[in-house]
Amino acid sequence: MLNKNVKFFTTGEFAKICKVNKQTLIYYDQIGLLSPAIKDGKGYRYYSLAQYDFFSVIELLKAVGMSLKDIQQYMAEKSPENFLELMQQQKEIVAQKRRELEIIEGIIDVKMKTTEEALHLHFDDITIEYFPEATLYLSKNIENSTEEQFVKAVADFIEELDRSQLDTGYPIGGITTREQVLAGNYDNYSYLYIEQPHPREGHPYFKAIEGQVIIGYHIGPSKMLGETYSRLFKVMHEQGYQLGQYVYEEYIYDAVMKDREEEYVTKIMMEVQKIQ
Amino acid sequence: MLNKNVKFFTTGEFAKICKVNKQTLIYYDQIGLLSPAIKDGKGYRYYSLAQYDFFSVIELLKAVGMSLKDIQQYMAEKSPENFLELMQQQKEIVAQKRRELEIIEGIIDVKMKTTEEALHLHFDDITIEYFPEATLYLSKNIENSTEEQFVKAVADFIEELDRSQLDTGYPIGGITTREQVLAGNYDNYSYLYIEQPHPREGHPYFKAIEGQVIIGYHIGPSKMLGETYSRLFKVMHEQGYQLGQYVYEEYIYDAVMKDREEEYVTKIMMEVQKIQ
DNA sequence: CTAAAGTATATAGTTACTATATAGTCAAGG
DNA sequence: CCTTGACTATATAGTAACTATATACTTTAG
Repeated sequence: MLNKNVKFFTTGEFAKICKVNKQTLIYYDQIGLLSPAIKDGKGYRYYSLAQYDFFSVIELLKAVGMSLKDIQQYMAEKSPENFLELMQQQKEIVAQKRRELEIIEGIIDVKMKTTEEALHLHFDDITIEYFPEATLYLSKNIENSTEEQFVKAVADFIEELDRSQLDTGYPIGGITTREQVLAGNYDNYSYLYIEQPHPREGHPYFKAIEGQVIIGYHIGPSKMLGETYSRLFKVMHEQGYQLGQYVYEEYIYDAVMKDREEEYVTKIMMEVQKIQ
Repeated sequence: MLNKNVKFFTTGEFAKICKVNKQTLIYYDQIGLLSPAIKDGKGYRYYSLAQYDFFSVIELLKAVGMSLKDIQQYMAEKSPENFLELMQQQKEIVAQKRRELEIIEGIIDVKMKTTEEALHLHFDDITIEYFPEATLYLSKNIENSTEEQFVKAVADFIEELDRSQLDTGYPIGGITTREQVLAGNYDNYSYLYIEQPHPREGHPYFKAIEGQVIIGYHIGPSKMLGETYSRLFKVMHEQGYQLGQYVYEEYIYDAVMKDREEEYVTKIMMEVQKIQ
């Protein structure tokens, strides 16, 4: 902008143009980030139009996430070359942020989809159906693990979710083996899993499931799971099916949507085969 | 996640999994946003795996810009329906943020382009060249305006830049009329302008320029502009040209890139016609 | 000339942590 | 069984970037 020697803005006017609180400009003056072109004998501040361009660069740098201190640091070493370099760096950072927002948009879509589906479920229904192929990202085996091993496995699992952006907004579930379930150990998971609607190459621990499953819902805290399993087994036997290799458990409603544990809903999906 | 009654994480372990400071979890406990599943007689905190899902929803809501207070407010009225509604609202907000980042990416590109161009300019050169059609967004007429009118016009101009996202990263310039320049009033602008590389329909105040121009650069504070204008006039007359209707001034280097006013560079572009 | 509107400084409060000081607890090795 | 180091806890203060408030001075409109 053009630094004309005639026209100036008072702090209030300039604040209005910049769409910030007047105190913010005073604060910027105090820390020496942006001082008015003129300060008269009575301490009144006067800003030039040229300073709006300066202010909007500060806003730009703030918008990309730079701290006022870092902005001041650049200003202490300003030059066209340094500005160009700064812009190149920030371009990368902004692109990264945009990609993160895109991932968040995806997660929100999944949360909306799963919540809508949940609202239309009948939690009393027990159904036997064909489950199409799906890809899951699995944790290490945690069956019969010690507290310490469990902590390590969970940490590794979540670390990899973060590192490889495998967190898609789907809930984290647990896989129990046929043997554990038949022994009544519903809480001894063999693996944790998270669904991967768009699996990518180059990741280990992926398991594709596919086949007949019996699906039921458990309402209440997980220590009461036994009852719901009994109901499932009853239907399974009545319909002439036997238990397959794995059982999948995941929360439909948890502390995010329900106040009391008694209202939590767990989906149970057991692999089954028709008895010939 | 599944609330198994066996395995728990200490504050340190859970903090590691959540990738936050241990103190952050203590803080969340203090404000009642996320309290551990168990607190033993000695005040030791123990978190369940199920609480990681809860934590990651908090992180999601924080990432979309919600305050902890607002998150708590939702949690106080949690339900599948409210969660769905919240997600719908946040989806819009995130999309808006993404679009803002896209605009910032565009502004950074322009800043990089103009800075790179500036680095290759020879500020001593005075050239007469054909200027292709370009669209400018103009302020109201500010010629001979009072301080008050000027403030209002600038405020309106910048308001519209913001409102209609016309700020493209190009500098704000000033237009002076032939008459003012000939009278030596280099600082009595008739309009402010900003270049619009991709003008959109439905906006008033657009002016397309096109034709022969003489271009020169002024180094130093604007009160010394007269000298540079004299040099430009000299070349213009030598080459057999006369002054056209409008003169355009914009900063190439200002306080964003140079420390001292003596180093600022202003580009001057005067419309000219060949004398027959 | 007065009243309203604006300016200034100084200080305290805000959010979401983060660091520090002090003290209690637990787990492993001698 | 005891010590030592690594953990845990609480309480308090500090941080960034404002934002609000209290008090006092200045400008401007009527």
